[in-house]
Amino acid sequence: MPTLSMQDYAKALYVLEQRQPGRISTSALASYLDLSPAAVTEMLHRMAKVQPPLVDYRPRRGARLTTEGQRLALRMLRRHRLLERFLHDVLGFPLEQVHTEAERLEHAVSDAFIQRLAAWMGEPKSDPHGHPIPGPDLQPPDAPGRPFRSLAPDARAQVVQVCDRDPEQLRRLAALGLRPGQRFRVLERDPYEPVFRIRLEPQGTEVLVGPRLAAALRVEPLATEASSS
Amino acid sequence: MPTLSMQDYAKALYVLEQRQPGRISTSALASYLDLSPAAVTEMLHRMAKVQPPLVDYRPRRGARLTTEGQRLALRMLRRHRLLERFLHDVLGFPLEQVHTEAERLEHAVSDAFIQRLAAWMGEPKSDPHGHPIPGPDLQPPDAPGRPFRSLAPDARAQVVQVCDRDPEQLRRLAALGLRPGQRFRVLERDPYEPVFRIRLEPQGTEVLVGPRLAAALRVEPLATEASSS
DNA sequence: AACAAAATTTAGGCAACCCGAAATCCACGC
DNA sequence: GCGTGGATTTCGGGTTGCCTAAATTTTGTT
Repeated sequence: MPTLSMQDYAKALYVLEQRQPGRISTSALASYLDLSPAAVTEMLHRMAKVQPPLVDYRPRRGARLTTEGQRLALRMLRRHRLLERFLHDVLGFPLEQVHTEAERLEHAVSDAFIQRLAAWMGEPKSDPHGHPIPGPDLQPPDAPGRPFRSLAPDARAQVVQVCDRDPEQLRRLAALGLRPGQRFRVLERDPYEPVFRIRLEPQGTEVLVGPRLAAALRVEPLATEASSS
Repeated sequence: MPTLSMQDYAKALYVLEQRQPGRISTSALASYLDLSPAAVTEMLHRMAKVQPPLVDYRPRRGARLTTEGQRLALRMLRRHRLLERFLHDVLGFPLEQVHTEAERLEHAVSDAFIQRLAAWMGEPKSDPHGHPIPGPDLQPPDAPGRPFRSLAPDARAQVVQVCDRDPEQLRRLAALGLRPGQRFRVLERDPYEPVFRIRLEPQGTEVLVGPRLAAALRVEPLATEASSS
């Protein structure tokens, strides 16, 4: 509901570029952020015009983060994930609520706040959804696995990351018993838009599974911390 | 630096009305918030027009909070002071920095956040400056003492509240050894704009002392937790 | 009571962000 | 090689908050 800032756009560009490397189109960003393409075009112009520029924007051929823009995105991602960790672990917010709360907070906290909070919490390395938290140096964290690997029925899998942008879905997933770290065997699925990352048991590969997963994917929970293979 | 909202105006009106009961003039609010009178006039109009109205505004004769406006102010004050407590006690922010940080955070946190934070911290009753924290019911906290009592030289006093709006001054005061709870004997002062509340030792009365205090007031630190009388 | 000074409000502008509609551009099919 | 549909950008508007300058009311004199 609050109006979005350059930071939000940078974060979105970073996430989208992770999914699908290369330039991000105006419409892709617009639909991800749920804004009109016109609004995105304008903002991209602004982001290309500030000093230092945050994006390399070429009209009609999309945008891509500059090094500076990437640092900004990673700074916001670090804030977001650290805050989620705090909200969940310390204040006890349920998993479906931490994203929305962190989304508002990440714009209000200072670097000093984040530095102190991280130290106080013992420098956590991942958020409660399983996403890695960028370090203070703002280096891109290891991308654990590539998106869009195939997830065949009957494969065994473990949830590595859960997308935190859709509370409704998080609730449905929780109802299915899907939590980070949880292992599964895949029974059936509809390969569509990626939403969360799953590690396949035998090969150790990872995949992203789509938003319609709750409806399309059938899994069989296995023991959580079972031995390997 | 960020633009102010109705919440900020409500908080300011509440604080000013505490100091000096009655309608608050446009210029008093403008100088307190460091804005042009024109900006204040506009916002007062908006606050009188929303449903339910937050202020009772009569052109050219100032404004006063409605019950609804007062509740808003107290909600923000509760957030602010609770956050200051957290920043200081948990994250270890120095006293001079907590105000600025809380000022930004108080707009980003939800009621659920505040409810959980307060519970987690054990429902603290005052902020690190000594201001009382309004309860979840948002009843006006006891106003401890009336402003503008006279503070005669040679009186013994104890700092009850320290104004948190001026970091520079907080630093100077800290240098003088002035902290909440600290007792003093007053040696000399210039009675001017109130800044912090001091409890006089023999009478138990309280006064507010002005921003130029560091330059004008001379006090003699006494034992902090000495016996009564 | 009449005025000038002080306080306040109105008017005109600016900066961020957003939207819908109209104008453009590009690329693919024929 | 030429349409044409889909993506993108441009244009005209709208909102919130703030500012300066000008207009207006109130206040405090004398």
